[in-house]
Amino acid sequence: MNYPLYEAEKETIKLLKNAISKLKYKCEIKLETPPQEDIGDFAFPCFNLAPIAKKSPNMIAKEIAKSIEKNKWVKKVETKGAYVNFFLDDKAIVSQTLKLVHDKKNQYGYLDKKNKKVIVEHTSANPNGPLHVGRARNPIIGDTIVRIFKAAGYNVESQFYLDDMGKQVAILTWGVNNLDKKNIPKSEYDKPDHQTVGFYQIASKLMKEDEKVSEELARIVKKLEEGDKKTIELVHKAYNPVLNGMKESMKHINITVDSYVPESNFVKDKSVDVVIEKLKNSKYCGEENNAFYLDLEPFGIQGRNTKFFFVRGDGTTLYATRDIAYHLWKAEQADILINVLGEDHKLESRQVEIALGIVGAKQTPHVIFYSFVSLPGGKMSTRRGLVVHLDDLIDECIKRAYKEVKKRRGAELTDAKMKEIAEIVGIGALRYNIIKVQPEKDIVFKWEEALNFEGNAAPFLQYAHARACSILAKSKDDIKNVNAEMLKHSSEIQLVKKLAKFPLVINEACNSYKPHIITTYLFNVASQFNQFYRDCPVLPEKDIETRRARLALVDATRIVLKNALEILGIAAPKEM
RNA sequence: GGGCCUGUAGCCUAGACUGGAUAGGGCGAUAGCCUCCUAAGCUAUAGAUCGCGGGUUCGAAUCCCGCCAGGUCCGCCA
Repeated sequence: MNYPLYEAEKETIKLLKNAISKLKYKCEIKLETPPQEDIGDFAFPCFNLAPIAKKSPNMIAKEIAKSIEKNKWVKKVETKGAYVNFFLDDKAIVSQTLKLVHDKKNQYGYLDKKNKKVIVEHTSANPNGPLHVGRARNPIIGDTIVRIFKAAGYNVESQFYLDDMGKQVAILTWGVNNLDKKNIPKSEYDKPDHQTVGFYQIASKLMKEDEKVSEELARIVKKLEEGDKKTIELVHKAYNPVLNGMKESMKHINITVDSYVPESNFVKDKSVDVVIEKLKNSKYCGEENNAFYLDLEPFGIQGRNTKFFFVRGDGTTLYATRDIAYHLWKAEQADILINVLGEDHKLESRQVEIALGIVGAKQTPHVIFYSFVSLPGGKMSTRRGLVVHLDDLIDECIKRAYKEVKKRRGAELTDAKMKEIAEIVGIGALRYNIIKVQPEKDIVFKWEEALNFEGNAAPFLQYAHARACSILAKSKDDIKNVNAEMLKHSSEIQLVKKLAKFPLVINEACNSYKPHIITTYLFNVASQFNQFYRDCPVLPEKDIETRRARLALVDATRIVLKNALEILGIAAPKEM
């Protein structure tokens, strides 16, 4: 890795090590980042040395600072209380970072290829109706994780685990084949998922009221498990339009899933049977009325019922059983498994993990759980008509964005151009608003907040990018081989230092599975760029060397903004 | 009844895993900045018992215990 900050950090640690061993102290060396830029670039707290040295941390800090030898990266060492603060050579950081960004362009920030495969499973919604906002975090978080891991140098495959076996699709299939279209409530959307969901809703209601319907459904499920070709075909035909509608919605927000893996695969290839056999032979297995379960109490599972059933009394399998077979298969395909699941899947996921241990899987997945998006009136529910579809949200975001563009640029831009910008801005705002909040936080959906286009929101970042593009478009100066020493203003230096951090940010977001680290970083870059924009006029600058250096900085910022937005699946408009 | 997650200004949120520098931001509010590269921007002011109570520590938003509130799960559903 030849990113300047990596090297600077390594060198600083080396200096520290030398100084500490010269003083005959011993401790682990971990650098921190000071809370403000003017305090230093790296900090070393001396609290942990105090008991060893039997001196006050402040004293130790002074001792260490005195015995540090400077090198080409570290220019100045200061103490502040118990901290030894290191100041890097700004010139070296600035010139190397600018050069690197311009050399690597759309690859800047991305990490070395790791030659490792990652499978990210996300969304995996039942194909019985359109995606709604309650679970909208799933595809967006999942896709962002995919992009982060790609940027971090992994080979990534995204997978959608497709329920084509269970009761949900059976209900849909029954509805499509037995209900009259006239009795299905019309949807305002033309999309096939919206047109089909009515069959599911009515069938679902009938199932509860009518035992005959309930029995017919059980027969469908049983036939599916037996691998009855005609039934599978029927089910496939029923859910396919819904799935296509879901794909369309995801595509609209820049999400494509690499592969759709049907549950039935694992029934057909008998791998579920292997799982069942292994689980039945486990010492945790019990039997109750011909049904089989694992008792998970020894694994720390608590609650009313610690029994995890994996075979029904009639011999059919359950969703979780097939999920185990799926994960067993996945574990063979990749080096790292990541799942994005709703918090309601926590127990099931744990059950699968335990079962995977019992059957001897190579690995278990790292799971990112997200909490639901609820409405101010409570949880979203299709049944109670309390639902905001993902498509509603997308449309509303774009509509609102269009209004904003028209308000600001209506006199200058063509309608087609404004529509193009509205699309980019609306979708960007949607994705950004989901990602900027940690997945485990509860979100209550409010239109005003989801459609907020100011401050810490995607348009702020896109606007910074558009500003940068606009400056570059108006200049004819050559931005190659600039003299980086012309960048002296603190707004310029701070901006370059932010750009230098990008690779470290990707690394951290990847290692900690936290997409929101990217949004926080991006917001900081855009903020810093806006300060630079205020303090350092580029085009009006008379001195050509300074102007060229600033232009190079603008271009570097544009590249970082674009690359980081790309990781978030957000388009970077040239104007807005 | 039990498990897991969440609780930071009027609202939203970072920081918590790995304890340490005056708890960062944003929205909203108030007051300013467009003869100057797009004002979706910038500057300033006000606003915080870090849910409550204990404990550990030189030091706690962060670790431990108890409690309160919200979410979620504890199905031969998916």
